[in-house]
Amino acid sequence: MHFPSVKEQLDIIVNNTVEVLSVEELEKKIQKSIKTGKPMKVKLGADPSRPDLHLGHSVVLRKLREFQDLGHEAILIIGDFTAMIGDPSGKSKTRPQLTAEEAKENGRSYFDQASKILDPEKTTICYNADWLGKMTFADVIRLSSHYTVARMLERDDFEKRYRSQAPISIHEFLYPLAQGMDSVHLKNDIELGGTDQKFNLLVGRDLQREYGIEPQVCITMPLLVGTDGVEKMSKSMGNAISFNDTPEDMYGRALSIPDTLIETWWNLLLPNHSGCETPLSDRVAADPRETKRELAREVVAQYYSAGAAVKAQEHFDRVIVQKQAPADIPTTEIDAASMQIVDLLLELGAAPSKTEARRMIQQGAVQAGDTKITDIAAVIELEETPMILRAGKRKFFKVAGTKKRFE
RNA sequence: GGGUAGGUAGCGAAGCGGUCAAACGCAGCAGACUGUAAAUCUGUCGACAUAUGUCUUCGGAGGUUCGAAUCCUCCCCUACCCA
Repeated sequence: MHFPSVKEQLDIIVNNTVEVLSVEELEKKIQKSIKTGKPMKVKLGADPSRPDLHLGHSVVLRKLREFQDLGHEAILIIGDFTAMIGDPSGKSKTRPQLTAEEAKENGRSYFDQASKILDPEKTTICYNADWLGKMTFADVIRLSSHYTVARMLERDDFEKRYRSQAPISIHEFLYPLAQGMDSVHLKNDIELGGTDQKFNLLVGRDLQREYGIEPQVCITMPLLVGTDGVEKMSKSMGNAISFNDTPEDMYGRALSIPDTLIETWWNLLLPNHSGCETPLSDRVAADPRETKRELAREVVAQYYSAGAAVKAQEHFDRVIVQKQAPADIPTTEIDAASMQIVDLLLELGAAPSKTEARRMIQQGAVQAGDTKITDIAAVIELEETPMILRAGKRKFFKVAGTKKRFE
């Protein structure tokens, strides 16, 4: 195995990180791997309970990919065991406990999604139930003896919750230890995580040392701020862009970020543009709109293709900016000569209930062809030629009577 | 084991015998505006029907009452405090 030089590797690895503990150790590990020809083992933990990856996850996955490209070994740990215990991250209510099968399946799905960024051929997946599940209670007790309550309470969210008299379950204390055991088991050289993982990563480092293993280098990546420009990106905050979002969705949501976020997003979400003529900050200052449009296109292109990105932009310009119907709407055929508008909206899935459908009509959101519908009792004639039905700004439908009725 | 505070619509949180389908905030939906699906403003926000109507909701089960989310009994659950 041939590796790039230490300097080259360091530059790439350190870029965009928040913290590397420590750079000196990292350098030594790189030197060693060059000398021995053995790749470094880089660990990234994955939460298997919610296999819906979004751009926030991509920041750290992208870093892992960089390691792969440098010739190192990427290990994805699916925390199926830890997931079976419950939720570590605090205040949210206890999640339904996963069965082993569900965890496996979620892990699979996580891997599939992560493969949009990682090189699947070069990624090792592990399930931590394989080793954590074998530990006896005595093992667990021995493990717990390595840590004290005071040290656990140093963790930011534990401390906050403790002070504000919010509950902390004992098993949550066990969580960082369990995650740390993964590092002991794998003997990995590096562990990656978001800044919120710092505590857990350090526990892994400490435990490795306790168990006589060369401690891992901890690398933390920034948490991506979501589309609202305030909170970190997360599904529950509704400020996320998922890998699985449609190109149109991705484009539109990316375009809605505040201008102040353009640069950060650009750096964290897109591959390094080498030899960029104008500095990004200048471009943002000069033309924020166009720069953001380009960012949005590039993001879509990452997960789909350049072609899809262009189409998404066209769709956006047409539907959102010019408020016109999109180019291609699938036609729904209905087997009736006419239908009450309320029933039709329900049938099409434009409204979740009749009350809601009426509300939309009363608020002037519904338009059939070129006519705005204002009467909640209106009856729509279903012709052979499809008619465009609009419910709100972005929901468009094409309806027609069933073909055979006109034969 | 003892004490205290609670369990209300998707979430948070008022209400504490009728005027409660239930204040308010967030999310959602719609409209206006905008370079933007952001921000802001306005409206809406259980379901069914639409003329002032009906039905199902306030942890669970009973009970008091013409009438309960609101009072009583028992039960379940949650949190914190003291041991």
